Amino acid sequence: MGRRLRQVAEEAAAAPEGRPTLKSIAFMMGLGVTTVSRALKDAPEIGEETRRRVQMVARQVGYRPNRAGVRLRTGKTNVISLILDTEDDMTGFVSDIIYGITDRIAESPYHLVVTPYSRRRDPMEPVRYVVETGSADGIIISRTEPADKRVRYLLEHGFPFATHGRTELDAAHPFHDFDNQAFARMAVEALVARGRSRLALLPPPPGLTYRAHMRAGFSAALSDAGLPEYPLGDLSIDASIDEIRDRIRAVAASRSPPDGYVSASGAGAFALVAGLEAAGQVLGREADVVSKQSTKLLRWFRPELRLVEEDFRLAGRELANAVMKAIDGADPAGLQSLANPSGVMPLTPC
Amino acid sequence: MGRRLRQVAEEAAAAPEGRPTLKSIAFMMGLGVTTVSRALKDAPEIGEETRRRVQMVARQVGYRPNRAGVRLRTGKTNVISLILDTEDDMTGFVSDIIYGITDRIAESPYHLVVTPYSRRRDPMEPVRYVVETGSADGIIISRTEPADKRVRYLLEHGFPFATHGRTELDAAHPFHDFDNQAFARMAVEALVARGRSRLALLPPPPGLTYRAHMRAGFSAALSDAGLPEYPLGDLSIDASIDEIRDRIRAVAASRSPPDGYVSASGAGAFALVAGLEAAGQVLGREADVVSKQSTKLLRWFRPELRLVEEDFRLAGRELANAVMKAIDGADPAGLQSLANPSGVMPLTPC
DNA sequence: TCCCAATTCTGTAACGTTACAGATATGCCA
DNA sequence: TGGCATATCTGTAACGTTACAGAATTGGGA
Repeated sequence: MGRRLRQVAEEAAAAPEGRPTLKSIAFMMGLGVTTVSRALKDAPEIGEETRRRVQMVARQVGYRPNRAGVRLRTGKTNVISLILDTEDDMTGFVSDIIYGITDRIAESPYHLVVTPYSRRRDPMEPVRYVVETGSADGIIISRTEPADKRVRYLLEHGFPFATHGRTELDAAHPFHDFDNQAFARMAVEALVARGRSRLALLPPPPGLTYRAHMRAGFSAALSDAGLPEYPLGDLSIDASIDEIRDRIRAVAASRSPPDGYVSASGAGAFALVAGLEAAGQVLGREADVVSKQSTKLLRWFRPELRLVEEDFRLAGRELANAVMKAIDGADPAGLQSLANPSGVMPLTPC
Repeated sequence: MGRRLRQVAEEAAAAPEGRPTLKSIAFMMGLGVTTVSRALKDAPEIGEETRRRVQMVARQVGYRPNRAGVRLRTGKTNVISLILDTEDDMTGFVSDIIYGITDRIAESPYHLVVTPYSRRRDPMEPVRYVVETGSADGIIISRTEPADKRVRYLLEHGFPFATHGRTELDAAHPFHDFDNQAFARMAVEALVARGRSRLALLPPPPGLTYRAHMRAGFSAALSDAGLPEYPLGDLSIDASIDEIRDRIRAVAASRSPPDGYVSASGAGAFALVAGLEAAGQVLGREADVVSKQSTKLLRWFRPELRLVEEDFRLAGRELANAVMKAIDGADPAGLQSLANPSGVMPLTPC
């Protein structure tokens, strides 16, 4: 004879169909809703047998907790928000980041929500939105700046996040970055090894942290080799393809032009090579180019181009991992990683 | 003298802070929670002045409805799920689709959730997940097949969705597609206009609907011109870059090779051109290539390549629009659109 | 045998929202 | 004046979950 449980009253029995809830499972098993809830999350005060029975039934009926219920009650959204500049992306690396994130959160309860903004408007807006509305448990941001206002805001509010790229703020925070300093050094060394001596850098755009990193690696390697830097003025990879090409053509046609270029992006290298060719130079003869690679086609199409791949899928995985750990309250100092051509390197705080 | 409302009891007053809720607004204004709720959604039974007062206060205090509350009560998630094959994407067009979707849903209450899967596993799995858990109000899928099981499933369950690409099922459903038939026809006509007469098609992969469309346009244009098709066997753009290159090199080195190619993808064109060059041919001399363009770099880098751009950002906007309308119960027949090089063309059911 | 603590279960309340079924006030007509 | 429809507001309950406090059962020690 089954017990009479008022809590899971006849409604549950009368309920025709619909996906299983704690209440329907509780009714089926003659248990209280609370018991079922606890059994499913391995709470301590549940008998071993009951726990196993509940878990078995839940699995059999395909129980999945209602996200809205959990979210309303606990405030936990099980959402990670990827904040994206929708003006970015010549080369589609964003999709790789997204794939990386979904790789990492695949077996977790997290969903990925894409929150767009335009960098020509207010970059703070999407961050404030997520924090104020509590629409996610954690945030991933990119285009990180040395004194990033978003990072400061998130730190102040104690909101979990991870950045793609570093800041120069005092407080440690989770991030993943590509070692652009090492990249620039490698690039210079490769060019020097091919006998190049008049080197120019097509750098990342002003404002972003990794510009300084790449510049530093470039300068250091140059001075190690005892070489001067060939300046390109204010040219950066944020310039249009046409502008880069035209400027490089002019540079290449000057009296003593560079014979080696380091480009911070594949699209930049594209434009750069076109500029060289427009000036009558041949890649690999008058000049060599080393570039960061974003689109895979590039490497394949221009074998003379030296390409160093930034693995954005890996970046996505690392970023997702860092946010999830940050949400769980892990020490930020342990959530920092740096990728270089030979793999990822966990960073310990200095 | 303010009225005493038991409903919004002293708790609301005692509540220290936190974001505004219906209850807190109701308390502040001396109104019932229901009244506030109704006033904010322009329900009919609310006095004009009250409505305006409530809306003003809500705006002032920055009220935003709690999504979990709405979702739990109404079942409406305000989420659109983009189902993505994470093995796709040589060229990163996925980010453009995402940007297009976010463009369209920017001023709406919808959020975009990315739901990944691998096409080597079960393509039904993510669709079933969303429908069974009710984790979104609508779905966007791509890689559409003529008798797509996912589409059939969604139709059977009455679940709102839109497909990128068409099916050949009887029931009309929302979709957006690029007119690949028109593209192939244009491509053939352009090649014929340049005096080419031995034309080959590097088609989309078997299984996807748009392969047949492109094939049809290609064949029709050829027979209009009274020309035969130069067959490429089972080669498709799903083959690896290396394989396409090698196969095309062999073809180009044959006795009477094609002098005109139509490629279904930019990456395919990349490989194709490399194959031609490996066989000693020069693009624009021995052969011409017309291709669909996905990455913008391509057009710019190889001016001899004829490129027809598929605007994926537009596709994203159209797809988002179609799902939103479908969620609102619109007639599917009115939610079908076709893009061609000269813009989008709404389709009326035939 | 009795009592108390530990173990294992229970119901109630609440998160913020909306559907529903009233309740109150107002105005109009007979 | 009374009655009744209309306009405008109200409280209660429920969506599915978890925190909390409490109830029932068991076992062991005195």
